[in-house]
This record gives sequence, structure tokens and C-alpha cells, in this order.
Amino acid sequence: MKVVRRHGVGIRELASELELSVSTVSRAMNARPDVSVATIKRVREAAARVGYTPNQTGRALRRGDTRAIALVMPTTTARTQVGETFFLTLANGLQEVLSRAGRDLIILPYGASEDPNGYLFAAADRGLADAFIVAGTQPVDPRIDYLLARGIPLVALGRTASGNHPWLDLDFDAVAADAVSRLVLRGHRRIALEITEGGRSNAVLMAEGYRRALEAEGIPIDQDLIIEVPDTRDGGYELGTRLDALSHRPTAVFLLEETTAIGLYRYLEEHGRLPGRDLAVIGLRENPVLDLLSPRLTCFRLSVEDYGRRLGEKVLRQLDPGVVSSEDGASLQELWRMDLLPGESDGPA
Amino acid sequence: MKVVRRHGVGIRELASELELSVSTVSRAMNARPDVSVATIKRVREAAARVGYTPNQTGRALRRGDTRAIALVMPTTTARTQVGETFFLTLANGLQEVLSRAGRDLIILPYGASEDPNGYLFAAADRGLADAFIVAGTQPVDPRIDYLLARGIPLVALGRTASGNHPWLDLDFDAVAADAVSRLVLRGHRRIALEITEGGRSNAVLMAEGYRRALEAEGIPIDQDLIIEVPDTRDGGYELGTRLDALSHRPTAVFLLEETTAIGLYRYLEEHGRLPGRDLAVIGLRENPVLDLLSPRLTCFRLSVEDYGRRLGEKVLRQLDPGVVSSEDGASLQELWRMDLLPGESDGPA
DNA sequence: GACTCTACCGGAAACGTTTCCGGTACCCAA
DNA sequence: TTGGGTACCGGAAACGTTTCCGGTAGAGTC
Repeated sequence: MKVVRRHGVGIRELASELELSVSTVSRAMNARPDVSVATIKRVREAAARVGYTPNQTGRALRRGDTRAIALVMPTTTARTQVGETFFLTLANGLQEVLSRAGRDLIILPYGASEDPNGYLFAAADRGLADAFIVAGTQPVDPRIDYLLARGIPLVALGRTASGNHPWLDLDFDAVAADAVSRLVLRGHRRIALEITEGGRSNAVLMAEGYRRALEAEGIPIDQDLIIEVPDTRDGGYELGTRLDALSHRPTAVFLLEETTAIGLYRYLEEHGRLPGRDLAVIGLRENPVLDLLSPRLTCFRLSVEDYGRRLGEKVLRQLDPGVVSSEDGASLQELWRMDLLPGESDGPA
Repeated sequence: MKVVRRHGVGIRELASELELSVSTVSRAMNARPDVSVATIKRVREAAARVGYTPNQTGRALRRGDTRAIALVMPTTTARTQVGETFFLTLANGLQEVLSRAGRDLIILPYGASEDPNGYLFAAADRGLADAFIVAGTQPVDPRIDYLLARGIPLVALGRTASGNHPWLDLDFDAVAADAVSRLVLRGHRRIALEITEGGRSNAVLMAEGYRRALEAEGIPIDQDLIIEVPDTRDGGYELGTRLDALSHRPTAVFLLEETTAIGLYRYLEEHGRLPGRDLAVIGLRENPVLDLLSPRLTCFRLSVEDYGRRLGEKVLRQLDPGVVSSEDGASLQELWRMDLLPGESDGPA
């Protein structure tokens, strides 16, 4: 009934057409040293002419590897976060590096509907890719352990508690230190921190960085100043009310989720106050949506594409340890710095 | 040097442990009718115990199919468009449908750096997936022709000139008709249209729909009212100047790229004018970024997730024609309606 | 001229699975 | 008791490629 699409032309057809053996054709296609360059040329040309491409499945079966890297990432952020282009931009930079190395990028998206663990387990068992990049990691993430246990190369986007595996993460400590010291320099002493509700791992890390930064500045830590709200605009509005409800109001706030800046600005505006004049605000990540805010939000610049490129280099190094760059040893686990991008929202106290 | 990870346990090991033949184990794993249910149960349990999963590569080689669907999509929009979460949300809905059918979704992203055609050609030749969903289509798209020529199942996201292949696209005609008739009803006669610079296919389609809608309303078409600007905020600002430069100013404008609304609003504000009062504005697609605009932009609602789900159904139908839904015949090529979402930006003339 | 060495190539086995084809054992009816 | 059916299972050939191992021819060496 159904048209069986046997692969158009196989290596055997090509070999017989060229009156060569299958093995020679294979070697020629792979440019092995023990074929004459003349033969390589001849085979390649004939392949192009008849439209032969080595079947990847057969090749993968025999060689035991695919030439692909899988990026496992959540798609749910697309709904909750405003203007969340993070992962796509990341994929952009990542792919640039990978394709230069002759490897393909495969994205495995998982939504809210499926079990992220089972999804990755199945893909790993299937041997879908040679290495996995796991995004949206949890502090203790079964996916990392699963891959580690099977010796499958991986890079995590975000540190985990699983110990000695490669990861790349943002340097929250440095960011917190930068933000806090900048605010302190402008006379702020009561600096609040907005973090995501529900104890997400980034929130925990940022809270730690914030505490360390305050300690470094010799400012006592007030637990009330760490405020958990949803990472939405409404969360930002709520943040405004929560700040005002404090007995001793802070003069500055640092936002882990820049989306909340929108709601916070609206709250302040409705109450006749101005960000930067009546409350200093610093956001974490630059985001084109924030361009609409006035006064301009002070935040940190993250070149997501560069971040993706770095991720690509890390995963390639996992696969080909031969290409050891000079600074290899220390960079199994790596923190990524972000530069402060001054705006007008963080005025003096 | 490197630890060769031979697949942990293969079907042979499992078979010998169970004292069964390889073929029986295979049949049991696939729940074929000619195995006893007792054996199926026994095999499945043993498989779970020793951690055996059929190697997908071997299976694919023998069966000639993967259980995967590939979505080929551009990542460049992430940079140019503000808050472009379209594809990720689409993937979300798509995957929901596919995983229900026991299939995996693989995303093949292509950036500006690579040749989108070659990228797809290679993936198709490799037999990466059973079917391809091609997004970011051009009116005449070599990728579609390539897949068609090889008989590889596909669904295009966007109509093309390649004739009789399945596609799903937005119903620009209906949208234009809705927008125009709404504006006409409110007394507008000079209605401008903003389209993307460079003759992108959506722009052409929308321009046609716009013309047809005007004709249907008996309004003569003025070519000057069709204005091409970049699909950015600055493009929106430029649109404002271009509209004002017209000898006979329009009283309403319909935006193909809602991103431009941001710049247009700013232009109007700077010139002391108000959208909805001094110029009626209707945008094409709802976009969370636009929530920040005041007065609220009238636009059309597109449930991207539903759109993705529909896309999934279409591609599944390509692969399993057995599951013929009642309205199958006519739906090879399908237009997707969008509902108008009233705002306050399209006041009377 | 015999020997070794190099450069290139062919045959066949492997990778892990599915599926075709056949074969046994059993049950039931005649 | 025999014959035909059914239910289940085993052996072996595929799927398309790579790679091991061996083999030939020619060049170079003494």
C-alpha cells in the first residue's frame, strides 16, 4: 500500500557503477589515508553526480556514534516569561560552533506535559546523540546522574550537586557583588533582593551571592529584604506592595528576574514614585523588552550567543579531548561573568 | 585511551539470560501477536531489570524509519524580533501531539551562518527523521522541492509555490478582511498597510489580502498606502514619519508586524498624538510585549500552541494515512483563522 | 634477481535489531 | 488415529555502513 522508499542509492550501487569495491568507496568517502587521492576525487564526484550520501543510520550503527549533539531544554519558559528568546539565541551561538566542527545540533524540547527525566532517559538510551547538553537543571538532577552513570558525555547548563561533571553557569556571586557594591557606593544600605518563588536553583544561588556581597560590604543581612514573587509582571507589582509593606523600607532593590521590573515600574508609577529617584532598581539580565521602560533599567549584559558558543566549545572538548586548549584543566566547571550596563534606574539614596 | 561504551546490554544478552531466542525477545519487546502474553511479560520485566532498551540505531536501520519528526526552523528571528517566542511555543504544542503518538520531536535550528537548504538536505539524506516540518518557508523553497522529489513526508509552515504539498498557514485574507471591515465600519476610508521590507512572503500575502479586502468594501486602492519598513521598533517609528509624509494622510493603519507598533506609538506620542484617537491602529498578532502599550492595541489572537498542535496532527496524518479523520480530504492545505481581539487603538475616524 | 617496503585495494565480518520462513507441539474434529 | 489448524518459537537473512585482514603490484635496495 505505502510506497516503500528504499534509500535512493546505496554504497553498493555507487561501488558497482565505479567498478570499485564497497570498502574502497567507503574509505574514499571518509578520506581515509589508504586510498589514492585520485580515487577519492573520482568517488566524491560520482557520489555528487548520483546523489549519494552515506546513510547515517548504517554509519551510526557501525561506528557507534552519531555526529550530533543534543540540547535538552524546557519550552515552558516561553509561556511564563515575557520575551524569552534565551534558548533560541543560545542555540544560535551553540550551533555556530558545532557546525564548524562538523556536528549537528538537535534540540529536544520538553514541555510541561511530559516528564523531563523520562524524556531524556529514552533519548540517551536510544543513542540519539553523542553528547547531551542539559538545560533547565535542578540542584539535584536525575538526568545528570543518569548520563554520568552511563558514561555519556554531557555538559550541564547550570551547576548541580552531582559533583564532578562539566557545567557552565552564570557567576551569580560576581553579579551580586557588582550590584551591591554599586548600590552601596551610591549610599544605599537597605538593599532588597527579588528572587523567584518556589526555590528555583538560580534563586538560591543568587540569594547566597547577595548575602556574601552584603557581608563583604559589612552590611547586616535582613532576611525580610529577600522577597519571593513569581517571575512575571504581576510578580513585579506584588514586589512593589511587599516592599512598601516592610516596616523599614529599602531604598534599593535588585531583581533576579528582569521581567518583574515591568510590574514594579507600574506599581511605582501608580504611586507617584519614580524608579531611580525614589527607589533604586537593578535588574539581572538585559532584555529587549526592557527598552520600553523609562528610566532605563540598569542591568547586566549577557551575550547569550557568546554563552552558547562557549557551551559548544565545552561539549566539543568533552568529545575530543585531543583538542586541549591551554586553559583546559580548570575549566571543567565554569562561571560566566556578566558586565554591568548602566542605566538611570539606580540613582543615589 | 577512551572508554569504549559498548551498549550496556543488547538483545542477545537478554535473550541468553532468558533462554529465549533473539527473535522472540524482539517480538516480545514489540508486543507482536505471535508471542504469548506470558513471554511478553517475562521479557519486559527482565528488560526493565537489566536495563535493556532496544538500540534505536539498529532498529532504525532494520525498520527503515526513526520514530522522530524534525522541525526545521530559523533561529535568526530571536535576534531581530522583540520577544519572539513563536517557535518555542509552537514546538510546545507540536510536541504534545507527537509524544501522544509515541513520536519524538527533533528541532533542527538554522542560523544566519549556514545555508538553510544544505542543512536540510543533509538531514534528509541522513534519514534523521521520518518527516520534516519546514518553517520559515520561501514562496519558492528548494527544501520543499527536495523533500517532494525524494518522497519524504513533509508539512510546510507557510504556503509555497511548489504545488500540491501539505501546508498550514495563517489566513491572511480573512484577517485583512476582518481588520478592514472593522475599520470601514468605524468610518475609515484611507487605511494604510505596513508590511515587512524586502518582500517576504507573508508581506506579499498580506498585501494581496489587503487589496482584496478593500475591493470588497468598494474602496479604491492607493499604492502609496502600502508602506514597507523593517520589522523592528525603529521601523515603526519610520512608519510614523512615512505616514505623515503622505499628501493625503490615512486615518488608520494595519500592521503586519506588531513589533512596529512600539515605534509607531512612540512616534505618535512624540508628536502629541494618540493611537486610537488620532490614528486607528490594528496589529496582526497578539504579543505579550504589546501589553505595555497604552492604549491597548487591537490585534488578532493566535493560539500558537493550538497552531502547533494542528501542525502535529497534519504531520501524523502524513505518516499514518490510516487514521483518516472525517474532514481529511480538503485539509491537505489548510488556512488558520485568527480571532480579533478588541483593544482601544482602533477608534472611529 | 631476490627481497622488503609501500601504496592501494577487495572480501568478509561486524554493528543491533527486525522479520521472513519454517518447525514443533498441542488441541480439536472427524 | 490422523489430519488440519492454531499458538508459539528458533534460525538466519537482511538493513547500509565501516573496518579488519589479507593480497597484489610496483618501486626501491642490496
